[in-house]
Amino acid sequence: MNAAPLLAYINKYISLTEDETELLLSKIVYRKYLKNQYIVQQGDVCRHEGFITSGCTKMFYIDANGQEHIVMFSIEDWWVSDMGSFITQTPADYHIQCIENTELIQFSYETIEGLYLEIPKLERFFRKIVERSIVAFQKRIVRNFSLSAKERYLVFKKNYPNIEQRIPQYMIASYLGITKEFLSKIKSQLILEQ
Amino acid sequence: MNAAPLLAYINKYISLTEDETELLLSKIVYRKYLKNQYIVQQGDVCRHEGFITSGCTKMFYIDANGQEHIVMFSIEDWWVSDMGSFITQTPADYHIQCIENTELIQFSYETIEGLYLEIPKLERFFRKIVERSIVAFQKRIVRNFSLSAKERYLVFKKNYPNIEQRIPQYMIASYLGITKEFLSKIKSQLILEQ
DNA sequence: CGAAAATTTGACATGACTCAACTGGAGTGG
DNA sequence: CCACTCCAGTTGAGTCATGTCAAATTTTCG
Repeated sequence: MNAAPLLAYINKYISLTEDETELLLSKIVYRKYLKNQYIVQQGDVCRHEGFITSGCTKMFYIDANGQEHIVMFSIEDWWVSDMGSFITQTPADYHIQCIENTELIQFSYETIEGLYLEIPKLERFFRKIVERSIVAFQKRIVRNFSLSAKERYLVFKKNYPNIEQRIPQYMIASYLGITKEFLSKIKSQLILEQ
Repeated sequence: MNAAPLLAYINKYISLTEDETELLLSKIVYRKYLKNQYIVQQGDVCRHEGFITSGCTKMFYIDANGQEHIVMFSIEDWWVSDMGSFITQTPADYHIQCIENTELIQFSYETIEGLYLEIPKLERFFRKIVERSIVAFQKRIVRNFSLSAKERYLVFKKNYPNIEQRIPQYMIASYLGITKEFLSKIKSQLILEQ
């Protein structure tokens, strides 16, 4: 496990000095989770923000009927946390569970708050990545309204070509907001078409 | 027009010194738009981020079939911009149009970038509000998947009790991702129920 | 190899959409 | 102050995309 991917990622948005890099590295905590392990559970307070160096997670919500709705997947070079819970330090709305064995770099709430004070530039970094993420969520909302299930699936495949093979189909269906049966029908229809 | 609401809003998240407040105020540009006027048009670059002091706007997307899909409404004490376009300074995906006569405080891309350098604390302020905003978008995605149209409408009424009377019903339908006819049927059904 | 999990398939049900006609206010102009 | 138009909202009939449930099949993995 090493922090190179995180540093590379941060340096796409801001430039850290040597001292700042060192300080950041000194706060780093590595953490390994096994497939199916929970990183956060609905109802618990999310105490960490994690940067994935390998593996894959899903964040999902269990509704009143016990059905699971996947809000997002995260893979290498992306963040995991229930942001709502993390920023307010109140109980989480979502579960976060590993789909594969997952390694990540974890920052506790206190560590991050400390780092913001010691390296104010990090505020800029996180602002920028959250901004990007908002743009993606907005697009998703629009797609869910304006596209059919089939079209949404095709967009998903195009946007995340490398993720599809790593994730069971029923989770993709949940992410797309349809049933696993219907996704299966869409796929067989797509095969017939060509 | 005055900047008090903006200052009050900012001070909920960070504390500005007198000098900083003065600097910020010196950059402020007030702007008025009339009902139905566009603040941003799909395809144009969104050059400003605006804080609404009075009025109401909708941000929407026109899909391939010419249908309008409302991504969000903004009212007093909230921001308007096509964030995707603004942060990358590339053409906007969305239209932003006034539903009422609207007054706002506008910051150009250059002004904001300048302010970030002169008042680094503002990075923290914007980080916090974008974090909050992402939480809201995530919740909306989950609601759209796990709730029926009727339930979504009831949630909307509960979350935005004061907005409903200001906005024509067909726009609310678009925001909820349903047709105006169907929302009408939902409402008449709700009346029958009690 | 065998059990459990994931996927597929089919029959049927339904929530939400489409289209078209109708109603009712809110201007506007004579 | 009435007549006219226009836009928002309502209502109903018919349709379609997607869901439900249950059984059959395939894949995964201990």
